Amino acid sequence: MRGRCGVRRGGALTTNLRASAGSGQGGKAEKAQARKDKEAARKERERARKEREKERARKQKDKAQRDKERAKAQRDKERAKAAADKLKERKLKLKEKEAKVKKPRTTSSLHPPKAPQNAWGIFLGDFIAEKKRSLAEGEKLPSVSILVKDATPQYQALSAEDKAALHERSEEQRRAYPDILNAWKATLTPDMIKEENAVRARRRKLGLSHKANLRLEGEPKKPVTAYILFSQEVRARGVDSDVLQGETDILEQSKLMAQAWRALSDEEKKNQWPAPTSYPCIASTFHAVIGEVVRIGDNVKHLKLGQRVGVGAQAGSCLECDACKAGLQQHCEKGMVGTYNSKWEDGTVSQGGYADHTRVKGALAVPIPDGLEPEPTAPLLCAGVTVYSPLKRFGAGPGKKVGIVGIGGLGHLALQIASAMGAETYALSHSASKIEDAEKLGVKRDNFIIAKDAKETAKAWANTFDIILITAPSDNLPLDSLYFPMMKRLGAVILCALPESKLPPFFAHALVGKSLTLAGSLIGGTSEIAELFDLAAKHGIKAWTETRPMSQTSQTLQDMEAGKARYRFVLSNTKQ
DNA sequence: AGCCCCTACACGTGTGGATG
DNA sequence: CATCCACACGTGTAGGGGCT
Repeated sequence: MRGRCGVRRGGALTTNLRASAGSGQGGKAEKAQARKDKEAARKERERARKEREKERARKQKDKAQRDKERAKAQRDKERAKAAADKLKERKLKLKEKEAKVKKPRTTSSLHPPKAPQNAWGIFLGDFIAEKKRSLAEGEKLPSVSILVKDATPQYQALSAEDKAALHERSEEQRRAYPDILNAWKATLTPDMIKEENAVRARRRKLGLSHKANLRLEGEPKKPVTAYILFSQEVRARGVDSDVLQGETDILEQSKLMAQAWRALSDEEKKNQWPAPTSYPCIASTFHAVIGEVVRIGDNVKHLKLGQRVGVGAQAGSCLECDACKAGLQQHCEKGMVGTYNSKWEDGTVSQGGYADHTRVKGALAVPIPDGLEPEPTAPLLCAGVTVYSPLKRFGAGPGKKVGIVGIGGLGHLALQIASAMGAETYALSHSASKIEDAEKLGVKRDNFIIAKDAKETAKAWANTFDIILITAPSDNLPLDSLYFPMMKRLGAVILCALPESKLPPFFAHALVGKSLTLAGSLIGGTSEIAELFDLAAKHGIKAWTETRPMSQTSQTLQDMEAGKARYRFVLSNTKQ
């Protein structure tokens, strides 16, 4: 035990031994003992050294082992990572493949009702049904090709009557088909239509088909472009027109049309509303016309030669339909004949008022009361009645508050007319630039509303108006953010101007909550024009006009296009 | 996508098993 | 699940040029 201790303690034990050796015991034996001790100590040291070396070696070995293990772990880790990456990649590839498989379909998933059968189809159906009935027990129906081969000669040998009967049955199916098709269409949800249209669009792109999109019930077609209107109009003019030059090949026609289109000036290209101009054309946009009757039809009893009459945007209608009889000639069921750029029954094109003479259906010519000057009165025939008609229809009058949006050709008349009808008028404008004009038109300064910030304006004028009349076309009409909040219960927001884009979508809450009406209006009938003349005579309603001689028509058209009218140009050919 | 229109060609109808 | 095959045949439609 001791020795082991000594080994452990090393040098310390040896020192003790030496110290005891020096404590007075001398002689040979002692020396031998000392040598022995020394030897033992050396050996002990040697052993300890070896032991230490061994220990170091072991430690080294351990370290190597650990390093090895660490390296292995690293390798494993890398391998695992690689494997994971590979898996990831494979998954990604799979996903891609799936995406490819699930790529948007290019075939319709709709199942429309089967089209009506023709005579042959009905015959073959009957033939096969008969064959089935006459089959013996366990006998199988022959193959289709054999059936058809058997049926064909029989079909061809049918008598004329038998064939006629089959045709009649086919006709019956065909007559019933539209209803069946419509009933089926009515079952389609907007989502289904959307998906089907997406498929059709893809097919069009891939050149697989030409089918147009399905439309929701009542959904209008996209508005056509000016070019399309132009092409319609060119084709309506016939093959022998200056554009098509007798060309009958449809593809060549297209080229000629494109050529003619490119040759048009920008102004002419713009001039495609509401229909492209029928050329030759005589500055026909001038369409509210006042003149004297110089010739008169046999059936016209309410006019006399020499009488002063006016005509607005409409020069003709059938006079027989319910709309005409009700004094709503502008809604004639056979279509109204416009004063310009429109076709009479005989095919001639109406040319508006830029002329010495113009032809008007007697019933559409409205006598002008004495005392009304022609220039400030002419615009009442169109712009005036356009705003008068809805104001009257929706009850503008004493105690009512009427807001007019837009101070322009229509608006400046609407302000005067609404005042004359007894309503309190307000003008809504984007800026203060027309505040003085508005005052001259009878609007109190406090009633001039600058609707710059819809939210603020809506709050300030909440629940105020019985009528808001929109006379200026603008896209993104602030219906539910501005106009609806400003309306009083049972009020009406009326569109007299046509924005070129769709109305923005709006929440119907205010519309329903206050029982509002959102309405449109198209000019007016002759009786309304006559009423308006009386009103104008009584209250001095006058269009603000700038009169120019007809010789300045070109410049006037350009000025009008540039928005320089304040607020209407009048062309005059009165001999001074 | 919308318009125009002529024409050639594709579709759809009956059936049911085979094939993809 | 869709398509094909055999067949006749009337009907319905795609295609094709231009432009925005």
